[in-house]
Amino acid sequence: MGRSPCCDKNGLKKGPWTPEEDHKLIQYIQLHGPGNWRTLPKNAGLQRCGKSCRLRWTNYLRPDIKRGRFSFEEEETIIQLHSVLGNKWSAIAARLPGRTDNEIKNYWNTHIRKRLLRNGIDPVTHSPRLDLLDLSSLLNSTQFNLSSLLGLQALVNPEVFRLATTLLASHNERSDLLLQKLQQNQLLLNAPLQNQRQFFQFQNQIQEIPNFTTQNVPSSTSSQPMQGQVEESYLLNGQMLPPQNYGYCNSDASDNSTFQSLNNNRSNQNFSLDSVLSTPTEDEKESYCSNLMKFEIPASLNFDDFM
DNA sequence: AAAAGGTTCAACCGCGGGTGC
DNA sequence: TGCACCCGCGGTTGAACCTTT
Repeated sequence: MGRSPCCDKNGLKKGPWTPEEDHKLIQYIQLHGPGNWRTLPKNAGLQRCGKSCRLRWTNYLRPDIKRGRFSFEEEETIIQLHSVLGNKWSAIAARLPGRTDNEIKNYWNTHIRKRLLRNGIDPVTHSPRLDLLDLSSLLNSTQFNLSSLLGLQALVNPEVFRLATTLLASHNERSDLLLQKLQQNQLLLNAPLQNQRQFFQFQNQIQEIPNFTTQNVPSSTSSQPMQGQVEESYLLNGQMLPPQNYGYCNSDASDNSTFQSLNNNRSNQNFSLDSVLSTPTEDEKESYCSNLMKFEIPASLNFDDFM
């Protein structure tokens, strides 16, 4: 026998709450506490189901609820927690005092999710969306040339782009080695990139190719550095963080020491985390994510089709 | 100024876990 | 053990509001 919805009973009001109803609910809970939500409406003199009362109280009337716009720190926390917890809104809300799961869920869907998509980040996996561009067709094409790739520069992760251009530009034995590495890693051949760790593993293998480092690659952009926490997950190989646990810009200064030591450990690999360690500018804060996670998608590209 | 389209968010719905009988 | 009930969760809806044409 199925359970009937609690609001099916005749005479129970639905829809927006009136100030009078709010007042009754607040007064009752202040006097008696929430207690049994099933019996609360009757005792409080409300023509509502218990579920509706509970929702109204927990999402709106509770005195400890913080109203207003989400701060930068709150948004940063939400993104980081979502990368680990996924759509566990109640778990995320538990770490954000004064915010409800409903509020966070709404904010995610209406603001953060869209911003991540705009910046070329998959809001589910928190990894760059290389599925926007099938590089395999480029690499395998006999019609392939640099100019065709240049036109796509704005679409892809600048680091991946740099490596791809180098591969195509260097017509010597090293390009064969590079191609092998690419194929082994399925990095560029099987978009989308599953996670950023793949990229670092791939990059590290390239370093092993004689006479080749990524430093040799002409920078296509203003040398955007790799993002700190991703690098950390690579360096901590064997103690991998969850695949989705990519760092976003972190304002917590205590993390700097970790990054610094990691950076020192890799000082012989031409790799700098300096910009990750630096305090984000207002512009960076505006984007609410690190530069690594920022991939410009041309306005002409309708990414809604990929959603 | 008004219509159309887009966005936001409070509220609802259905499901599943936990608990008591 | 099975059933009924309570509660909380995540997904969805739709009215209100905002922006664009």
